[in-house]
Amino acid sequence: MMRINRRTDYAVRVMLALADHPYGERLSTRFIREKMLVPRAFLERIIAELSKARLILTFPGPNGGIQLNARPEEITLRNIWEAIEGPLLISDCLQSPEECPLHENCPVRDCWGKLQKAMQRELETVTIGYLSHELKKKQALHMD
Amino acid sequence: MMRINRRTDYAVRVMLALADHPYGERLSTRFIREKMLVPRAFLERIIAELSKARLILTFPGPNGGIQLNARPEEITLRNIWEAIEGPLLISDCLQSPEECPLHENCPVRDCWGKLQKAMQRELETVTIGYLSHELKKKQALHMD
DNA sequence: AAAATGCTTACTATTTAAGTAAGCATTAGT
DNA sequence: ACTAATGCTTACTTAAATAGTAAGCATTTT
Repeated sequence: MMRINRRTDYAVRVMLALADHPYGERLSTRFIREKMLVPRAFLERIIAELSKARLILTFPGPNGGIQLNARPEEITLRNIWEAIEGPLLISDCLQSPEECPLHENCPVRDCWGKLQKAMQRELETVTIGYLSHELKKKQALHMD
Repeated sequence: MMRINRRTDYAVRVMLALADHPYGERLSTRFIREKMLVPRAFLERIIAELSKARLILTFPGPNGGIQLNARPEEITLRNIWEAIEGPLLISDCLQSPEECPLHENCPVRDCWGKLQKAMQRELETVTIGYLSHELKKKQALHMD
């Protein structure tokens, strides 16, 4: 039914949790998984993938933890998405048209190509900094 | 990995096959499934769903078949999508925020909400008429 | 009555996603 | 050096969604 991958969802939660604290601050994954309700073993793998993609820095040992490797305004949803699932590809047809059984005149390629482009554009436009900022505005409203 | 549902993909193929012929013309599902490479039993169910959604008219018996129930320019990808899978919903969070374990301050809702809106906008904008027209332009180019 | 079509239901197989368990690797503090 | 706190890795299990198959029913034209 075309749902968001839960791992990607969790990855965004992690990045937003980091962005919610002063830049450069280090959080433990334990803190994050309790706050964001993510099962341990699952989260650890996500952390590892974010780290491989150089979106975060990780430090083992006591006082270890993770921190952002770039300012939140510089990290897009596309960066996170690709760190977890690789490039967005909503139909095989779009990657290798030559393998499409309907060949170069596949009537559907245009259709999904347009949708994918719209999605890509959105993922590139939205940054963690923006989302974090919006979230803080909302939280301020609910204070009263 | 967030792929397009194959049934929706097939449904678009059906609608495009119909739009490729003069408006009002009736095609047999047999013709369509041979042209578009869709397994029979699978296609028949898709046809039935398109019919329930009133996007096509169906006629049994010899000289039966299916035809569009509206001009191609009036049929959007959203119409087809919803006929097959129901409303676009890329995360449960967006439908029922109250059930979200992170409640009203779910940091991820904005994120996927924006993406979903971008997708919805695209699906509403693109019509079968447009796609069919684009396809014919391409086919004309390949003639030489 | 027969043949050509669309329609329905029940089932099976395959793939993907989600989650669990157990233990390893690195580092700070003592 | 030892211990404890952290991140990391691998292998496995379970559950759900997707894709496809089979068999036969229902409706209409000839």
